[in-house]
Amino acid sequence: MADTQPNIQGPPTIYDVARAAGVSIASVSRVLNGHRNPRQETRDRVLRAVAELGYVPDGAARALSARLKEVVGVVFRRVPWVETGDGAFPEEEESLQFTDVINRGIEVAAQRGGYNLLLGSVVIDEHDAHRRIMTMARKSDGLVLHDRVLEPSRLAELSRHVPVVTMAGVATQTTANVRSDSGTGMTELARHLIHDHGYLTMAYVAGHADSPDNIARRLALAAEAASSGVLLMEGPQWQGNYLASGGANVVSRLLSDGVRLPRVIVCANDQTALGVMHALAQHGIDVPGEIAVTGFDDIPVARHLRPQLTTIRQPIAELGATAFELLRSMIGNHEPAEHDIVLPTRLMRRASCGCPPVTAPTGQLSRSVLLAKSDSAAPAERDAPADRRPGADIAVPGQRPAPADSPEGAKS
Amino acid sequence: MADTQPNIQGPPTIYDVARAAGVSIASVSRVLNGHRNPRQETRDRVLRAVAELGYVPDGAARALSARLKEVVGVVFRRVPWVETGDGAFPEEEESLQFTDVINRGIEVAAQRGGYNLLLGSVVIDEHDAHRRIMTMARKSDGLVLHDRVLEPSRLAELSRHVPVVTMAGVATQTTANVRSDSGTGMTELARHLIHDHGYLTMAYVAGHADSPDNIARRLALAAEAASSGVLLMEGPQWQGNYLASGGANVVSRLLSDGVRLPRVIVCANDQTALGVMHALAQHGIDVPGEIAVTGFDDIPVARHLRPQLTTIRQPIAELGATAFELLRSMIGNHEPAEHDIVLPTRLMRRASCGCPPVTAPTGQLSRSVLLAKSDSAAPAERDAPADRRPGADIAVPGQRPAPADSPEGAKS
DNA sequence: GGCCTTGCGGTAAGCGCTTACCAGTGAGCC
DNA sequence: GGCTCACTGGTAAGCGCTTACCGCAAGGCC
Repeated sequence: MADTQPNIQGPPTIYDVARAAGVSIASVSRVLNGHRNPRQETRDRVLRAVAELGYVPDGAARALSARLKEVVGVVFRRVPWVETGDGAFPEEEESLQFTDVINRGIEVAAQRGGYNLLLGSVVIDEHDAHRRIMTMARKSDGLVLHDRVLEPSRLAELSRHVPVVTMAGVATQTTANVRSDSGTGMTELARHLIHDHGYLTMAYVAGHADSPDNIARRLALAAEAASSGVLLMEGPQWQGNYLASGGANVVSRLLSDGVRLPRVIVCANDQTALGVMHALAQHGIDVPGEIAVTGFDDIPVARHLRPQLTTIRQPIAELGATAFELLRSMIGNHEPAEHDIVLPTRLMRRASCGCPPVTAPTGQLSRSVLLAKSDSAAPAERDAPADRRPGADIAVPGQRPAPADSPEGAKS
Repeated sequence: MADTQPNIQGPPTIYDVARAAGVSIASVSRVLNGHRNPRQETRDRVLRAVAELGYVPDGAARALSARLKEVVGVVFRRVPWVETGDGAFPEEEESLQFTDVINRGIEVAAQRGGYNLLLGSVVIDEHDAHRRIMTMARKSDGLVLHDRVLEPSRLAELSRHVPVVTMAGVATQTTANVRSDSGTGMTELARHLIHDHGYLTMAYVAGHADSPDNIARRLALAAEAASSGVLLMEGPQWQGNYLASGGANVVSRLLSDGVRLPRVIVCANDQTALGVMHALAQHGIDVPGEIAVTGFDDIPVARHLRPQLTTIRQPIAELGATAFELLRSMIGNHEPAEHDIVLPTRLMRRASCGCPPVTAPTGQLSRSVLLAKSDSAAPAERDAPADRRPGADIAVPGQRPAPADSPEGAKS
């Protein structure tokens, strides 16, 4: 209003607003934060000045004073960027999807609570990861840590100062944890493969050996296999790393070593399955006709693969959202609402295990809809004779639908 | 040391360190920030105390005092979460990958510069998106805005107060922009399709109509088509939305309307292509045998699709990293180093356009490696006769390799 | 009508840092 | 030996908020 003199450059401060409204900064603060119920007129003047100046309080000052930043830190692990010769950022590519969906889950929940996300990544063997994580901790009110970003001793130390929630880890005295029910999910999948499909040989492409999820999945699968007399191939040659490249390497290596592959390859997660299917396709091996493949997680692309990936759905985004809520409950440094939250999983039967693929509702269409046919004149693109090249999309369609004697597998 | 008395609970402050080291807080600060070259002994005492207490300065206090938060805000757009009956978070799923890879690019670059990322999303038609964005702005030193998160007038206002870099947008007086060279990329792709493959009919599944990238891509494609006398199908029925579901919908609708499809479907981005391929597969139409499909972006999964997706690679992560550097150059509120940075693109010929698929280096393998064969006893899983079901992985292998007369298309 | 309550606004004290400014100390110089 | 200067450490003033505390005014009560 009258003598509005915003400081030169930079966003207006609470002093600018107070001056413009002709009140004290305390009143401005009270109106804005809804404290002490200011008189209507005061409120109006402040609000008008705020609108005029486009005032938004500075986060740092607010945080310092209120001892609350309204920011939660999220730390995940990434593979290092290899700088190739041509200066580009090449094959990072992996471990996307799962982590990112979780993060989005956190973000949405955080947003609802008026929080923002402070995102940071840590590289595999970064020596001072803990320093950077600590810095993030001091920029936020609490931390959500993805799997294996910090060694246990550091974690313990960190969590003495800051609320910490881990994802897919183990709860400790001072940290809470959110995970999904890997064991039950894997049991359900195993029963489906063994009882519904009747597969007799399988293998498990493992994730990181020390990941609790990996362990739970491996054990559940092994238990079912053992109790049904099914052969489960194991050993270091089946060790993956949760990444597509890991899955692909396992298969390629095995094939070039001349190892006989099992009828089903059960993967520790979808990324791995993606790599496995990729490698199998490159060697001309049909999925699921010759080898069935399954994943775990149900990341968004799983249903877009060909064949669509049979997998265990984790409520990924919900995991993230839950982690946020849990963290929030700890933020006053109160005790966490709960120490170990386990979310349910669900078997998603799709085509890669040998179940019949889903058909479009419109059903079989007349081929005449294809304008393509009128292209026959084009010289370079007529069908060549169907030579069976490895790496091509070779289909052996017609897996018989699985008997439905055990509709959703079984509950453990 | 001697009388270390950290305040009860909560991380130690600079006062705790000063007391423990027997120096003033100024000295602590100077040692930690490398100012004024303190005496060796002072340095030692401070460093020892810091190590002992595990002191890390509070971000808010630091930011307030130094007028630098060392945080950059990143705002992207997401589709709203639909809360389904069973309380889960269902099909968000889309627009992942591209955005997330960019964000990781930003994050890595930011990390190098000692910054962290403040992440926030905005929902399609959120009425007060600008308020939330403003809040983020006040928690950071500058903002990177993804495509279409803020209407132009709001953007202009925002950027008067805060450094802003847009991604794949348009540079303005007060904002800088980073994008990739969509036009050249699309031209290269179009020439490949037209000259190398000889396709005569095509269609463009568009992205958001007002996206500069979409416009550039459409125009480049149209120009090439026109100059070669190739039919380019256009119109509202080909309007997608950069999402897989959009691409799938376009195809499904067209098919159920009985529209004849062109020989090639060029998609505005990979997500769209993914949806298009999905829908085509569901209708039993072979890609690329009957219809070729191409994308744009080269998101990580593109090479894992079957067939592998021919697309234009954008240096996605680098886009993000560049955006960060640009933003950083603006942070003192200086002028941006540049106003509109354009990064090069590159045609990735893979199988979905009709080029021969890449073969595994190991080549053809003996089928005997398949333990699977020993499973023949299993009752429920023998090959059924190859009935041609829609939705199955139907392969019409053996597209003849494209003539190599124009190795990488052409440069524009 | 005086006194106590109640309501509301202003003043000022931090929050935990950085840094300008000042004071003390020792070295170098004439 | 006294002076200047360079160097180092301490003191204190903010940075932009929130909020405890105080003072004033008006209303209610006996």
